[in-house]
Amino acid sequence: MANEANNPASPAGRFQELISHCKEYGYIFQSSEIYDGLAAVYDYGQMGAQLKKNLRDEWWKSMTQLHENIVGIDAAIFMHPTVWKASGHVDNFSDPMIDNKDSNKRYRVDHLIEAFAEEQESIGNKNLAIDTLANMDALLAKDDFEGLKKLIEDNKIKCAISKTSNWTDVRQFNLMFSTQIGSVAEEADTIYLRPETAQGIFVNFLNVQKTGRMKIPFGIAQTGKAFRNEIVARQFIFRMREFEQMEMQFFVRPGTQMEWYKYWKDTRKQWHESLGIPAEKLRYHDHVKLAHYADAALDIEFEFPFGWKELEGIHSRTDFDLSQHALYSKKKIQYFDNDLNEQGKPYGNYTPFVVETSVGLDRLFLTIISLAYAEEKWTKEDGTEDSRVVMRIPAKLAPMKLAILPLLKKDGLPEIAKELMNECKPHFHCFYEEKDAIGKRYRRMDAIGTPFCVTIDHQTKEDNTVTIRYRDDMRQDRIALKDVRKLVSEKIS
RNA sequence: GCGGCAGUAGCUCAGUUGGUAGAGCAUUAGCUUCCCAAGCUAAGGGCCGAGGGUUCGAAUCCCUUUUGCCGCUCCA
Repeated sequence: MANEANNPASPAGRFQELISHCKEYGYIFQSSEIYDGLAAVYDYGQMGAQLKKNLRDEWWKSMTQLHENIVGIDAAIFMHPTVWKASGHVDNFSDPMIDNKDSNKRYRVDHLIEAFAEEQESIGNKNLAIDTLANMDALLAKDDFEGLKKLIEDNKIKCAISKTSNWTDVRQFNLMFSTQIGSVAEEADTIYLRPETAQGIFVNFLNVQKTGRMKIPFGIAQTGKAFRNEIVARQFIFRMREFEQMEMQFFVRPGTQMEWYKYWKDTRKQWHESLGIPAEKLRYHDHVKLAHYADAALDIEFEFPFGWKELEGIHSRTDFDLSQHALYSKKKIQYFDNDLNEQGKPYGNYTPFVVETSVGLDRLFLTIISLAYAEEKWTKEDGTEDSRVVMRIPAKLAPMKLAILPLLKKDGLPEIAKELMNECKPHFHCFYEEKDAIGKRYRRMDAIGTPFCVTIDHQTKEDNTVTIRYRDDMRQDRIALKDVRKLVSEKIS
């Protein structure tokens, strides 16, 4: 078990090799690597940034361009602090916690001290109980975590399981990162880095609905960074503290949310399959325990190298968010529905219900590359062994589409190749390479996932044909030089 | 966050009982001109994750810290 990650035959070992490969070929680097890195933060390299952009573009197109009733916005990461009060993010996650080092049991500090006070009261130490609680309230009020820890230690409060007082420091497990902004309104100087992009859509509901003259049902889509101060962030880019979401909030008439929930459940899974993700690698996972805002929720899970994990969430969020913002902002956030109901009268004013689709772009990236990565071995005709590492990224997503390779770097072949390069590069990403043996260049293109290679040879000068070589099956065809651009364009669309 | 294991050139690793670092691949330049890597020549690249300590002397021992992996825990 201990060496599982080093065993190339195991899924964990293959995952390690994928991570190495990502670094070696410019897909993903650890953040600030020259300073020893920063835990669970990663940078996308020259290849990775392009693949990520291609995925984002694909999603954006599927949402906004292909749905007439969905529009896209780009809200700021900083938002008014009250947004997070309204959404419930502040109050639900701000309790100071403490861990017992022996039992590894985690306690809410206030619960731990209150339990101690009750116990003291029950054995007659009423004054101690009252003093302790008063102390605690004072310390909590000024967020004095050191003082709270001292209070626990001074009273020799013990863990119920380990019966020891071996405590960690008191920590606040708020999932939101905070920072300061120059003086604004009272209580507004602490602002948060958004833990989800959804709120930027909710607070703009009226703006978009009115200026876009949107009629329900309609959606607002957005991609962007979100930040969560996870206690444990791990598994490469699967759980990062800074990550990118692609979210769409679909506003519907109350009572119709379940049919739209089903619609998006089906539609989103189909979309993932359209990216080449095999259906058997995807499954639904219904939430049993629902969040405070939801009346139905499920995950679309993918079988990652480390198991089935959430790739996308579909949530029926009811009117919770819009109602909360109406309450906190004291603005009326409603929609007037002129459609006629069964009685032949307009549905009138109501707070729309929301069905949300929320996919992690980084997770989708990981999905695509973990499916694409393969190490292959075979025996050549002369009996010797051969092998390659190939990234079978679907052609429409691949960061580099075409490699243009003169067979030799003389005899006028580079000139023809560069001409083709100039013809193709306005239309898709091309890579030019004239160094090393042709087979070696093919291998390099396999490793970064370039789906097509075109080789210019002496015959090209005679009949204007070139060899096109396909990454996935290593097949080679002879095609006309003038058809290269059209053929590749078709294959990547 | 807790516990265990680990951190040597871009990658994979070797480095004997402590004496100031090596290999293969990769990279760069040139030769070769070859349609599926691993042919020839040469070159560049690490102060051994970081900081501190022990020692005449540490990649090799000790402490701290950081990063990664595994397990547990957490994840509105």
